[in-house]
Parts: sequence; C-alpha cells; structure tokens
Amino acid sequence: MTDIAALSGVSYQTVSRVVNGMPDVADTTRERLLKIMSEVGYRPNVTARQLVSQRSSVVGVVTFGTGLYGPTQIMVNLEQSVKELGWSVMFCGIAEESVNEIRRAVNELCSHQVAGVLIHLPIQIDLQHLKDISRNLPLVAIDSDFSFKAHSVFVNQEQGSRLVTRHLIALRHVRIAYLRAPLIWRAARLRFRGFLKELESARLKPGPIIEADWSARGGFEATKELISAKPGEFTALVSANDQMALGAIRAIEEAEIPIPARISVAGFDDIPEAAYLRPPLTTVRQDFASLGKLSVQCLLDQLDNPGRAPRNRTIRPTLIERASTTFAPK
Amino acid sequence: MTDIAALSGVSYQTVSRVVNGMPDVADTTRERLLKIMSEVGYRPNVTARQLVSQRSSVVGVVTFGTGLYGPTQIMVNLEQSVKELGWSVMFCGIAEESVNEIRRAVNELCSHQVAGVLIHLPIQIDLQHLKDISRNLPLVAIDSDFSFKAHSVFVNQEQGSRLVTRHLIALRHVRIAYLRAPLIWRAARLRFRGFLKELESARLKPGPIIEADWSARGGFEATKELISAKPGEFTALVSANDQMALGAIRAIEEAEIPIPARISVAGFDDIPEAAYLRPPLTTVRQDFASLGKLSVQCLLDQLDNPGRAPRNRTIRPTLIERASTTFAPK
DNA sequence: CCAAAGGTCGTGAACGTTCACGGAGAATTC
DNA sequence: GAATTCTCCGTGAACGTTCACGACCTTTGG
Repeated sequence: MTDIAALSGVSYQTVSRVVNGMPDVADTTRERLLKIMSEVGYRPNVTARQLVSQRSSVVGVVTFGTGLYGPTQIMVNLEQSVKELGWSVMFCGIAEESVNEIRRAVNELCSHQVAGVLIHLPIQIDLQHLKDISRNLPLVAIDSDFSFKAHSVFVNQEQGSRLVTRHLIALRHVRIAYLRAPLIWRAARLRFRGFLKELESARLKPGPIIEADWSARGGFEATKELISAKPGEFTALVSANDQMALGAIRAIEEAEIPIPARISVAGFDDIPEAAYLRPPLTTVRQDFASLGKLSVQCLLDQLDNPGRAPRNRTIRPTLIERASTTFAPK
Repeated sequence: MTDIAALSGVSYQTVSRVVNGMPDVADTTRERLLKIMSEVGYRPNVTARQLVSQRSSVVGVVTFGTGLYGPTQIMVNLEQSVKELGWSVMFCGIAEESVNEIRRAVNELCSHQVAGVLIHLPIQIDLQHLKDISRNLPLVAIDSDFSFKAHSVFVNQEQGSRLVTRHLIALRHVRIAYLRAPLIWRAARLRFRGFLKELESARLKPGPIIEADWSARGGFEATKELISAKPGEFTALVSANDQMALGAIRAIEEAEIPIPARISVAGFDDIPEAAYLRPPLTTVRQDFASLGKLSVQCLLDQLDNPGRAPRNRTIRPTLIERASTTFAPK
C-alpha cells in the first residue's frame, strides 16, 4: 500500500480510501490510483486489515463425519452460502469424536480470528466444557445438540421419520421393521424415535429392530441376518438412510422376496440416485441448501445484535413417495 | 500477549518464546507462563503472526463442481491431508466456469495470505491468463490441465478407462457402447479417449456413443433413447461414471433386457454403493486419499525449494470386477 | 582471579492495514 | 469581505506478533 502511495504521490491513507471505496477522494485521483493498482497487481492484505480493525470476514466451520452424505452435503452448502455473502470460509474437520478434538478445532479457528463458527456435530458428546470456549464467540449449531443454549438450526429428523412411518401405516402395514444407525448419532436417535412415536400413536408395536453403520454394506449384512433369523415377521422396513436401504433391498432380493409386493422399503435422505434404484426408493428429503442459507443468516444476525437470546430455526423434511413402498400384502 | 507478560512480570518476548516452544527460557518460568496462559485462556493470534513473519500455515483450495462425487471426494480428502500437517485450509468454490471467477478466487485466497494454492479445475478453460497470477505463488494443479507448466497431480483417467474397456474386450465383446459425459469436463474427455484408444488397439470399432450430464437421471434418459433407437446394436455399455451407469442399468432393465446376460455394464468411480447395486457394478476405483496426500506433499515440496521445475505425479486407478459384466452373448 | 562461554531475558523495530484526528484550500453564505 | 462550510488529503498511533540484537548473570576453564 505504501508502495502504491509512493508510486502515485499520495499518502497511504488515500490509497486505503480508494481500496475501500470510501468517499472524500477526488474522482481523478481515484481513477489514477485504481489504474496503478491494477497495473502493479496490488492485493490488499486481509490479514493486516483484520488485525487492526478487529473485524473479520471469515467464518469457521467445524464438521465431523465427512464421507457420509449428510455431513458432506452440509459442508458444501455452507461454503456456497458463505460465498454468496462475499465472505470466506475456513474448514476444520475433527478426527475423533472427543471433546478435546472439538475444543482444538474451535481454538484453531479462533486463533485465525474468524468472525464466528458454524458447528455441525452429528454425534452425542457431552458439551458442557464447550460453554466457556464459546463465550462471546458467535456460534451456530447445525443440527446438533448442545447442552447449553446456543443459536441453532435444525432439520426436524423426528418429523421426517414420522412422515415415512405414517405413510407405511396408511398403506396398512402392521409389522414394520426398522434398520437404525448407531444411536450415538443424533440423526439416528431422532429418526428412530420418530419411528417409535408414530407407531405408538397408531397403537402399533414395532417390528424387529436391527442396526448398521450407515453404509450399504452394513445395511446388507444386517438385513440378511434378519431375514434368516426371523423370516416373514415384517412387511415393511424403514431404514435410517438411503445407503442402508440400498443394502437392505439387495439382501431382500437375494432372498427372493419381491419388493414392494411382499416387503416395502423406505429410506431417508433422498440421495440423487434414490430415484433410479430398483425399485425407486421412497424416502425423505432434507433441504440442505436452505439449511446452509439459514445457518449463515443466523450467524449474521448474531453478529449484528450480539446480546440476543439464542433462537432456533427448524427445517421440515418432506416425504418423497416412490415405488419401493406399497400396500401391505394380505 | 502483552497482558500475559504484564500478568507474570516478564517481557512479551519471553511469552513469545514459550508459545513457540523455543529454547533459552528457564523451565520454572516456562511452566509458570504455561499455567497462566491456560488459566486466562490465551490464544495466539495467527493473523498477527502471519503479518510479521511473512509466513503462513494456511493453504487455499479452489474447487468446482461440488455436488459431484469426484470433486467432493477431493475436497474432503484435501482437508484431511492438510490437517494431518497441522495446517489449516481455506476453501473457495467458484460459481461459474469462467477465467474471471477463477482469478477472483485465487485473488481472494492470496489476499488472505495463504502459503499456497491447490486448484482442482475439472473443466476445460483457457488458462493462459492465469499464468501471471500464479507468479511466485506456490500452486498445485489437481487433475487439471494447465496451459503452462505447473506442479500437478493426476489420476490417469485414460488408463482407467482402458482397463475397463480391455476387460470387456477380453470378455469377447465386440460392439461396445459408450455413455460419456460432456467433453468440457477433463475427466470425461480422457475417459472417452481411453475407451477409443483401447478399442483401436484391439482393432475394434466403437459402438453407439451417447452423452449425459454425469447424473443417474441423465444416464437413464440417454440409455432409454439409445435402446429404442438402436436395439440390439451393442452387448456392452461403458459409462463415464457410476451414477450414469446406475441410470443406464435402470433403463436397460425397464426394456426387459437382462444384465449382464445380454448387456454388460461398467462404470467409473467405485462409489460406495456400487457393490450393492443390482447387479453389483464393475467399475474403476480412484484412490482419492492418495491424491489428497500427494497434492499436499507436492505443495510442501514447492515451499521448501521454490525454484524447482514443475513435476508431475500420477495415480493409477484400478479395475474393480463385479457381476455387471460377463462374457458377450453368442 | 580473570576471561570466555553459556544460559536467560529484555528492547526497538517492523509487518500492512485502519481509525481518529487535523489541516489546507476552494466554495458558499451572510 | 469575513465567516462558515465543504472537499480533499495527510499524520500519528495502534493492532498482536516475530526478528535481530544486546545485556546481564552464572558457570566453566586456565
């Protein structure tokens, strides 16, 4: 900046004014400076700016479970939403599911002077100790449980699960099995609970419950075992996500049971492939784009009026009916 | 830092030494300072450190096409590899496929004083103008074509495509159709070329060529049309990725043509679901983890010895044989 | 007992900005 | 014609670090 100033015979302050598009500078000098800057290839140093102004246009994102569809989707959409704002985003993945790792991640982001942190923590962890970390650090929890009050954006997982369960009940299914994911995962817990609750309000007993690790492979193995252990004990299977549903479908068809004629199958997530599986998968869609936008907006709100009490926003998922579910067999 | 110094009665320099784990400070004072720092919750300001030391431990990543399997996978694995280094990563997605957008992205990252840039540019763009931008900015091109010499890491897409084509030829297929992706995509072009080359070296003529947009939906539509237009003109179909292969499979089965008995199908990518499709998909696997590691390592090399001539590293994909391919029908 | 060496700590300057001022000249007002 | 306002620009200080250097005190060697 001083170089530019020297080069054009004005003071650094004037250069600063031009860079930031502030008033109080003659049009002629402004254009002259702009020209020189683009010739030299001047790039303002955001780092120095942050240092002195004590403000930042970078938001930190901490995520876990990248590799899974949901977390990845969230990551990508957050980046998108932040970019639309003209800000930058700094990611910090965590390796293991420990409080210390999270603390480390938040600390790292704070060291980089981020304006705020978006944190997506899909697993159950005792977060009491995080409370002090977040003291006067703007923070938005995305679809995560925090033991203390924090601004948050949720997808109503339970509601989504109820939708799909209700759909099957409406199709006169009575014995509905559930393929759940490990309950340390928040989404796994809530989806499972929604399933149970909806059954209860229809005065139905849950069918057999099995568990796998979100993957197609896991869903395949678990379902295969279920079929050989308790054949004919259910007419529908709800899976906690689409990948496991895919594995389940494969296991069921290997046992030569027709889908959906004898067994209906439903998933959760609406991965892009879901419509082209065979049969096309009935599932629940979460609007990740809105989730991203809402989260960023929530963070911005917090930056504008810091004192405000934590607010929750919730996104309702929608049921996508396809051919993998039909009326219960007689 | 000055606060810590005042609090413990030493100079800021001593505090700095403790923070950075440098020698020349007595064990007693070191422990005392460490204690005070953890009590107060002191976090070093990376921003200020960067400013004065003119060094940075942040690498920038610019990507395009998030949402697709490959780009997303690369993004996630890069984050992982950078983290293992103890560094941080700043992402910068680009909205449209223009040179200006890319320039903007690189500029933004430079403004943030990143140590170097990893750039994954899966589409064909005239990058002449980028040359000046990258002047003495360490840069690694990931599976991207740069018109000027840059350090790069590639996946041998062509080779992968040849592998799968050779596999089908070995199964005595003679009329092999190809479902390609739009040729502005680098991977689409190379995979298609590999297909053609392998056929040529076996003195075979390519079967019908169709095109779609990487998606299951696109693959479905294109294949459906192909079947109705030219029924029986091919005994195998190679797809440029797994999602399109999935769509193709669905279209073929809707036409009641058995897979692989009458038509063999192969994909590319080995998405986690590929093994659980029906039939399980023969495909080509790219090792994204290695790609990430190699890229970061390449960037580091460049930081250590700046003057060195650009080097290329290549990753060989591997063929994954599954049940969707078999001998050509008589 | 003195000089050299080693261990421990402090001082001033710099990094590239922004912020709160203040000042010179031109234009306007009464 | 003097006082006021407005337009444009510059100065000093600060942000939280690191770096190069120097100073003091203790130990070691002859």
